Amino acid sequence: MSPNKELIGASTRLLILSVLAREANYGYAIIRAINQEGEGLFVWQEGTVYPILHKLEKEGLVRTQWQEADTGRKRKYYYITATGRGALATGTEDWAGFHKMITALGEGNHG
Amino acid sequence: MSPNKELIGASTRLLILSVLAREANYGYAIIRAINQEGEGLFVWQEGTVYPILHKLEKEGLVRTQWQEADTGRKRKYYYITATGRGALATGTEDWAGFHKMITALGEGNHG
DNA sequence: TTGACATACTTTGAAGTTCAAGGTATATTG
DNA sequence: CAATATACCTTGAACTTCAAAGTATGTCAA
Repeated sequence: MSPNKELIGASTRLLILSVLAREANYGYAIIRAINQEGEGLFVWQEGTVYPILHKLEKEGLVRTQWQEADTGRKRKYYYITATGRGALATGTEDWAGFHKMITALGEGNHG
Repeated sequence: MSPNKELIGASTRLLILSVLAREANYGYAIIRAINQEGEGLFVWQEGTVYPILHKLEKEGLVRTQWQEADTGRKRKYYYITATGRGALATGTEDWAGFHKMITALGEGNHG
């Protein structure tokens, strides 16, 4: 398996981990946060994000805790773990390297 | 369909178009070029790149021409079209916007 | 209290992507 | 003549993402 697949998929995970590194949050709000941040560039669906959250939990990058909101509704809060912060750091580096290469190629075309 | 999927998949296409914007080339060499550029960060397989090349041709972003090399072996050369250059330009912009957002999120975590 | 709506989580089926692997064919080299 | 590198292509499995639907609860207005 090449690391490429992971790198591409990493963008979704990275986005989620970034949001959680700022502060713990629950799924429904994470989805809204990411999509707001995207500013119309993309819209992630629930069917996309929830499974990723479950996977992140299984991998130990986040942990969860059910909490009751003031409204009385139950929310599953996601907290980033130390492992998760590590993954965010290395993932961001990989992403930067990938981006650098793409722009380098692009600059070669009109430089 | 959200534009997200295209944006992610765009990285592969972008890479190929970038290589072809520099100069026309044939499939086998394109694969080597991209993987060299990747510097171990990723390795694209033939089974990944050839289908994409076919798709780019079908969409009119590249055109092809069979040529015989000095060696006598036949090579299918890919030339980027005007449409392809346009797609490369807008694709690079989209990509930059996507990257900007990811890094913006990342900076929020330690700023 | 009933209906409509937003919140909140989850799963499913279809479509698309990528890999690993293998298949075909030709030129070079020992 | 056999092994290797070049050069193209396709296939099946695994994985991702979307669109859609399902479940449940709280709010608000009639």
